[in-house]
Amino acid sequence: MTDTAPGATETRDNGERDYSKTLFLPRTDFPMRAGLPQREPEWLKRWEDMDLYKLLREQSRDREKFTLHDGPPYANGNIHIGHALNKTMKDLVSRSMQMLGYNSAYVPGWDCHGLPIEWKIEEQYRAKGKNKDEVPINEFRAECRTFAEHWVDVQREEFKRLGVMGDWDNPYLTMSFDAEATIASELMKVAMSGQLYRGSKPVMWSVVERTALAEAEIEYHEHESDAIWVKFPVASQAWSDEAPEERLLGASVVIWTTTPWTIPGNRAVSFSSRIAYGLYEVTGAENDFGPQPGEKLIFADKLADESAAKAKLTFNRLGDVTFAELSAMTLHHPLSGLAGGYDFLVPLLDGDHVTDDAGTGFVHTAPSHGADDFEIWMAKGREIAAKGIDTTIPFTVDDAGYYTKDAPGFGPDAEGGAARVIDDKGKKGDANQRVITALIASNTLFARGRLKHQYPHSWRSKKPVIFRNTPQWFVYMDKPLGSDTDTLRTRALSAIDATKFVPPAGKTRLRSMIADRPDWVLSRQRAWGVPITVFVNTDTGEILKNEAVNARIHDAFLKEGADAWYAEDAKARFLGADVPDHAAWHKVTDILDVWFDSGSTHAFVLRNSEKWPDLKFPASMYLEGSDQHRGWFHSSLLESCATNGHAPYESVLTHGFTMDKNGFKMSKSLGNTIAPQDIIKKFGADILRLWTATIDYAEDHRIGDEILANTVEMYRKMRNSFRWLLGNLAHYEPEEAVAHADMPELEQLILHRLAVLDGEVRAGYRAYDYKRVVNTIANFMNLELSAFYFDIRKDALYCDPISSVRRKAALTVLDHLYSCLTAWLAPVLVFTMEEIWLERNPGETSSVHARTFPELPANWRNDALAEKWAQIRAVRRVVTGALEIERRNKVIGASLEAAPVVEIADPELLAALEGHDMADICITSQIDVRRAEALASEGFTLADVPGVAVTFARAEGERCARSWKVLPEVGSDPDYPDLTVRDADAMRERAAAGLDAGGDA
RNA sequence: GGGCACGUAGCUCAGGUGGUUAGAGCACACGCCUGAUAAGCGUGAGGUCGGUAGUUCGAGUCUACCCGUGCCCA
Repeated sequence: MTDTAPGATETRDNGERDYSKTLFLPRTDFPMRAGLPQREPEWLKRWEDMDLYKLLREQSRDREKFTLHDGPPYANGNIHIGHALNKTMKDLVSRSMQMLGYNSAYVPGWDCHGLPIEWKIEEQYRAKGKNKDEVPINEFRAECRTFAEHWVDVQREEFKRLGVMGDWDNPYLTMSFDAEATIASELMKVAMSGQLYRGSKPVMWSVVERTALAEAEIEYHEHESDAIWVKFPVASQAWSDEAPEERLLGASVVIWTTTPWTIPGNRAVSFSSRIAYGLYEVTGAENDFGPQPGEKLIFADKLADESAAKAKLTFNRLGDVTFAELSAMTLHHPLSGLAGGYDFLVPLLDGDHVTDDAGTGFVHTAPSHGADDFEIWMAKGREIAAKGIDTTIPFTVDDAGYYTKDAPGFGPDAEGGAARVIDDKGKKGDANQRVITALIASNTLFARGRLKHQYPHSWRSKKPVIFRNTPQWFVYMDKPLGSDTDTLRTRALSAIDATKFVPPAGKTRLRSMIADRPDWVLSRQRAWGVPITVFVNTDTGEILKNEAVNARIHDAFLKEGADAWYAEDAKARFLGADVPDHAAWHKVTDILDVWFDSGSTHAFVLRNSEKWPDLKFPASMYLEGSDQHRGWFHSSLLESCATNGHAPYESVLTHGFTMDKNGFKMSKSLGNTIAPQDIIKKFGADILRLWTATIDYAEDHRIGDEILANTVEMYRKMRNSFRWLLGNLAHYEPEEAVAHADMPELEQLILHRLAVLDGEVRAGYRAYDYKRVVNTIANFMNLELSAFYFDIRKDALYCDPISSVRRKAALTVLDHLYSCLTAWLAPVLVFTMEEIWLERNPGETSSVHARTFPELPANWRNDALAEKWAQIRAVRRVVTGALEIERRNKVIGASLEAAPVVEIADPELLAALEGHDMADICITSQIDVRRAEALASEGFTLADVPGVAVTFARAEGERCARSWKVLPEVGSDPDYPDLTVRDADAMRERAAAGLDAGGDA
């Protein structure tokens, strides 16, 4: 075969000459496979080298600030999937707000004080046989500090690896000196304003860790308790005219408890006016110990039978015991007379917390050992005192779990020494047994047993805790501050109303917690934290309020950290000459609840404009998991309301928790945990980020192999579309750009779609609705670009002559697509978009992340055009459907083999097609669109596209060796007998441009 | 036990104020292309919307209860 056509160098197997080298085929080195796990660290290094974060700050310093304030993770251990989700979410918010045009600085932080770290150091001590109490406290604190520093470094690297951008070189730490100084000052502000008080309260106490625990530090686990039923004999004394009736004398009220060791602390028995009580006489006893026939006992009627069964008794009901009788009654303590103690009267108190669901209908009340007990005792204080009963709450158990002298018969003076409730290992001591023995001896034990139930345990040691009366520091929730209606609680509630919650349910949740919560217990009897920097008068208990002293404390902490409080000369140094009588003041050694630390971050981060000038107070947003309604959202709100009178945030965003693939919570014991490190190693951080952006974070959500595979697939599709974009744009010269008005309608349609998407993407990012953003973009790329626009325009892009406006217009559109899509996806696929951006925009300081979302010309939006093209696409669907049948029947393979006849009955539809090359749009070689009054009955139709019928016909003519179109005109050009007219022109232009010189023509 | 949520195809998500045959993408099956090629295109099957009972002419969308899951609390 003679080769007259320049440029066509090879011959194909089918005899056609190979023109592929004369086409503008996609040309790129951008790899189809991303290799993210290997390559991501390179981009991280690049950003670090160019100091991208600082670059952004400088570039956006004049913009409006958007401050997402980081809630500090605890500096202890590697990050898990929850951390990864949380930090990635924050990064999505921060980056998208930056690209929306704000100065969105992000300063990460860490929570460094607290029990878990202290616990780790103690564990190390124990392993070495070292005793914590023998180590100077500041030495111990230094070890805690070093430990926290280590994990800050570890987590910092793990967070950076996720692609999270922030001020990593300059994060905040709750243990930095300036933080410790500010936290102490915040506490002193609270003290100075009269909101701090010292109270005595039963708190959850861990004997093992020797500390009071907050509710947040308590877990409930199955525990077997000793249950006892105890008789309280009716006392003969009465304080009113309504003396007990004769029939009640000698009777006993029976209580039930699962904590026998609290009996020495008993001071009352609670009952309820809503419950019916009766007097019962024992008629038969199976055992020869315990209650015997003739004994009279009082029970809630509903629970009498059940209780009788416990003691293996039979009862006879003698009659009602009325509310008036019970109210007028006093009881003897069951251990009355033991070791000369317990000779006080025990009142009966009407309490709401009493039910007849379980027990006896009477509730043992030990004000030093239970919240309800404490509250009713306090509430009825006046009534109790009026009966001549001492209202003092005893301290019956010390911090090591031993009874004190307030528990006669069991304290240090008792035979065999003090009994113990719980030992150092968290095991049950001898207290219960000794109390039970004493009850038996005094014939006041009704029955005993064991009970398995949920019991509070320490979150760290997993050992049971006890309720124990201790002196603690509190913040008032309801004390009027200024006006009667201005309390910390009312301030916090109105601050919640002024805050935007995403999703809105968060508002209800936080509100109900604030509305119900008791006073805030601030004190911990531990070492690793910020001390409660107050002095208390040894006589009056009043708190020293001296600004000069406070200032000295603040300054010292700033220079030396909170260790200064524990230095030997601290008291003299801080009181100084401003306080004359140093001996009259006691230096408090308790430390602050860590929630106060993290609740104060707004004070030492957002208001530290010297260190972080790009942040603002209050923050634009706090963003954490939904558990933080009880945690950081809560403590920050209270702390700021106490010191500033308003919330530290304008909005609060919460996310749910990550479950396993079946929707169950992840736990090490179930073995269903998924580590973010593993996902990164296997797929890359961009996949983890894409997963984060596609889930409905407001709810709990799942992760697993199949879900990640879906994410990977989504990524792959988008990546390949970008690859094709890049390949085509290799042939684009910006100076060839075609103006919007000069573009074909198809190009204008795509620009219209970009304009619409621009609105959706911005709205989605503003609403923090990332799944909407990503799904919208991915659908656009798959359905409108890959399957429609790209498919149609391949012919023009590959084959059209150099001069073709159609081709240049398409390239211009590809350039716009590239510009928009890389920006829109940059907050999510931080690595991949940078990779794609650098392909065309290399440079030392070039980064897609330094961009803002492109501003698109308003005239791109053209709804009328879109409507028209919806009709065109409907016709296209009918054509595609018709071809599919022929393809099934093996009549054709490629659609270019077809030349269908399209009959249109609807004149409006026909008008829509006017002026468009439907063959191009349908990717056929030829097409015959014609008006038809009645549609051919054998034509292919679609039910939802009325008035259109398509009849298949094979394309007539030869196949063009260059464009593969089948047209009758092929062969008409003497120079290029194997090409269409368009392709022959293209070849001539190439020859004129000297493009194909060097071919073997 | 209490408070707050959630439960739409195997998976991830759409489905304003209740209204015709519940929508996408991925996965799956089948087919086409071989000039996006460890890619691209098309077709198909697959959900009675956790369950039950109500309100209504009509409920995925409202009410009650139940089941399941989660967070917080006790």
